[in-house]
Amino acid sequence: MNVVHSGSRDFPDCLVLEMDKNSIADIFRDVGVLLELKGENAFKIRAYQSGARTLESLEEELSVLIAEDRLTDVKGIGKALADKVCILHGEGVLPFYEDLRASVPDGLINMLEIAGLGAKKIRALYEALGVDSIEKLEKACREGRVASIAGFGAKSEEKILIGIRNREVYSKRHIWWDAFEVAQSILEGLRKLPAVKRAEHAGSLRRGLETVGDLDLIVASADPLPIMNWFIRQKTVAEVTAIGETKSSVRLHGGLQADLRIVPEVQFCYALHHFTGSKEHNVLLRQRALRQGYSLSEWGITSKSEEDGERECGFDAAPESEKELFEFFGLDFIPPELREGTSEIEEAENPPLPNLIRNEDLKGVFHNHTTDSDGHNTLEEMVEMAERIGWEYIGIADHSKASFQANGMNEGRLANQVESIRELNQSGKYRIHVYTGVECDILPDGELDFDDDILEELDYVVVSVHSSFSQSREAMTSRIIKAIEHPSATMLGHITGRVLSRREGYRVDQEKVIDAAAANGKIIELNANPHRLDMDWRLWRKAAEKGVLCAINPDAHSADGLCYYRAGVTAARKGWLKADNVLNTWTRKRVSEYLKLG
DNA sequence: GCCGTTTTCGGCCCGACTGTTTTCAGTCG
Repeated sequence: MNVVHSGSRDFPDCLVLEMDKNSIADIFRDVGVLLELKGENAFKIRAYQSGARTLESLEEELSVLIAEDRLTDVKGIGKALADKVCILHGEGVLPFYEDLRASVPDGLINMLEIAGLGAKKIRALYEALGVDSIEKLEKACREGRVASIAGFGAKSEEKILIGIRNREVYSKRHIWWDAFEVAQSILEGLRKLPAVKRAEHAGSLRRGLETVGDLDLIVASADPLPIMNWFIRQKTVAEVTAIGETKSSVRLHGGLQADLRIVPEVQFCYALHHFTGSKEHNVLLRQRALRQGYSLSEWGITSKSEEDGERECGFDAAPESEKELFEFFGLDFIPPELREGTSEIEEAENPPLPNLIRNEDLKGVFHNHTTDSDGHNTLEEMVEMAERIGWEYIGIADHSKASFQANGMNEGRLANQVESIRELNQSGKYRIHVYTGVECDILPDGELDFDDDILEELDYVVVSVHSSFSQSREAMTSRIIKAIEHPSATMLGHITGRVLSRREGYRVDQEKVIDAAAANGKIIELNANPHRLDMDWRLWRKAAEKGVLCAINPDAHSADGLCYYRAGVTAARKGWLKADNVLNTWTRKRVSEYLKLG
């Protein structure tokens, strides 16, 4: 859990900072967890959890909503939550939250990381044995004291000890790219089994979330047993955690959990939709179904009208696809990437939804490295791979000299590289065109790492931050905006510098940077390295509406790394982007015109 | 704590699986 400390703890009184919506959302999540541990009403807990999500996906500026007293107009924010948002936003500290935190030992919160332990069991352990830390829990299990509590037994102790041993690797989220590869390999195996009619992955992986907690696999079959047996015997399975007639769960080597659900073919679409989620999307669709007189579940649709009683209804035959399912409720097909419970259902009422960008729309990429800086493959090897992928063009943007740690190029080496690229283009050896670029460091004061006359010689310039990550939010924001305003800057690389599950991004006001990019007609990169996916998908829709153009860039440091563009396309789809919003779906002719190349 | 075409109270998604129990509570998704 992400325990947030309010402003008063981290800063002296004179420096209390205005709290942004994401920090407030984190606090609401904590409140949810703490209330759970105190045994509060489950719906109250849900209200805080959904309040957190609502805040994060606010379309309007939080400060505007507060100033105009319109917070309670937002669905999911009532008076109680609105009051707490106002206090946190203005004062950075919330006595209600501080008191709640003080009333629950920190150790109980950590115990939630143990698989199979939820709030109720943790409370029971605390009340019966005074266990308030993982260390004490482990000791109690080893001494056989846990089995003596009502509702616990010998197996509980064993499972808790396993959970404690594995909690780090089990609680870790996995990069989408890695999870996708694992899922594809299992799906391929499943689809070869004679008993399998259909097989798909679902969950956050199918929705294209940047990280994935576990794999959800949905299979249609009338004969589950041989499929379950095949599944739990895979070499990648480290442990079988549940096995039943319709559902089995395994823990794979590496810590990823995989759940397999087997349903009759007539229920496949319902199950696929249900387990794709998100939970919030499902709640909204079910509410819509109820308003139309139906009840929707993973098993099907039933009529709720009194004269009908409760009976199966809806389709004469089982729906073949999710498209039919959405159509039944008067909606356009909602691609999985959009199912985050924001506004996709309202928008699907008035078809069509935007025609989202696809992998095959890309005609090239711009931010790639070669052995001239810190790449693993030569210029020609990169170009060969790009040609094999089928693109029309590729841009090379190696590091500039300030990125010493990445073997950044000085003026002379850059000039040599440009010369090599021009010769390669002229040689006719490859069908694909190579654009000359650079990933030019944004120095701590916002100046660029090369002089104007050097940059003007290039086809395009990616500007990125690679140093002084600890600058204040204000300093970093003006630093990046200054770089964007530079006449030679074409696009901004990785806007926050985040590395998923490893490093937070540097502090920067992304909204202001987006506005600056829009005002100056500059591109923002969607860095498609699966560990980055930066700028985040949550910001793209609004950025595109403001007229900001996107470039999906693999930031490839090897020829294979070019394939990361797929992760970028998935993130772009989550950001509601269409092909035309993305520079590198344009033809070479249109790109060259945009870059004002003769 | 939120919400309202059943609107200020009463409902809020619900089923599979496990372990401990002898009919069910807790966890998970």
